[in-house]
Amino acid sequence: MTLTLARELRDAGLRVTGGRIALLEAIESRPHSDAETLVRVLHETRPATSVQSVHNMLHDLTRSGLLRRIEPAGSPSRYERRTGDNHHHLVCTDCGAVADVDCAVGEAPCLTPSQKLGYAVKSAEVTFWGLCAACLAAAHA
Amino acid sequence: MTLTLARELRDAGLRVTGGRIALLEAIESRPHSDAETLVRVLHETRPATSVQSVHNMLHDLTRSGLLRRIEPAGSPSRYERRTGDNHHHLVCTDCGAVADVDCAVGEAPCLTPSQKLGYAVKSAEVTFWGLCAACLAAAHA
DNA sequence: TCTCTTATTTTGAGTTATTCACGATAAGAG
DNA sequence: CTCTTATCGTGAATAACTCAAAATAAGAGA
Repeated sequence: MTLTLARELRDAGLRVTGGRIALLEAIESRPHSDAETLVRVLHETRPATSVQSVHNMLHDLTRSGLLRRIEPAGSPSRYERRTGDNHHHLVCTDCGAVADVDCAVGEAPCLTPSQKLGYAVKSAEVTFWGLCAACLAAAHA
Repeated sequence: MTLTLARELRDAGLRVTGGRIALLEAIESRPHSDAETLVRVLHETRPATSVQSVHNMLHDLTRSGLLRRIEPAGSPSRYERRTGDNHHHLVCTDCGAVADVDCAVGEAPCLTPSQKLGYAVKSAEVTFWGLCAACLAAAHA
């Protein structure tokens, strides 16, 4: 597993470092984490890791395509390992929980806006807002 | 026109102030402006307006439904007067220009994700990323 | 029209989430 | 085992707001 991650890093032209492996593992085990959460998780096994390093790593890994960064309104940036598969997100307006949703219609359905107004559209991003199961249950109680 | 705005404010239970009218007019003439731009525009006619007041006003008007706030990734919040009509946005990845797009399919098409995972979905937000006409032309040059 | 209450606005400070700069460290090619 | 240079750590800086409290002014009621 760590080996696969190491290979992914090397294939992206990046050096394999303990911090990057730990960060990628942390994100795999807790998708949609924000930087602060990841700092906390990394500190459990690598207490010396600095906040700035985590930001550096997130930036580099995102730029290289190993991570995808999402920025839901009103929340700090979050990171996930599923990249390039045109999936979207459900975000809980109460607790901020994020869940993945596959794109509903075929390959890249949302890629076609009704009017293009001269824009050369490259990608589409869909965010569904609502209450997650837990907050919904809590609201009924 | 100013009268209509005054009425909208009153209907929302808000006091009618010069700043709010000026702000609403500024946003009508330049939709999708960010706070900083609006501060500059208001300063042309009301130099005493503080940055914080603009934020206050934007916050109050958004909460009352007179404005809609959008937060495209990597850009400060932007404001527009079209509210509650389920329209979406085209955002230029180069210059940040934003354009409106009506929702493609019927009433609220994007409101139905493929899987709901227990979420009670209330709204959906679609952002199309690409190059605007101007940046596209510039890229060809 | 004049008060008077309280919503707005201003002034000023504080916060969050990040980015920038640069010396210290360590990955990995040779 | 070197040596180069990508990466990491330290420290400071920034952007875009938000919070608190005193000063001002809408507009309901007299």
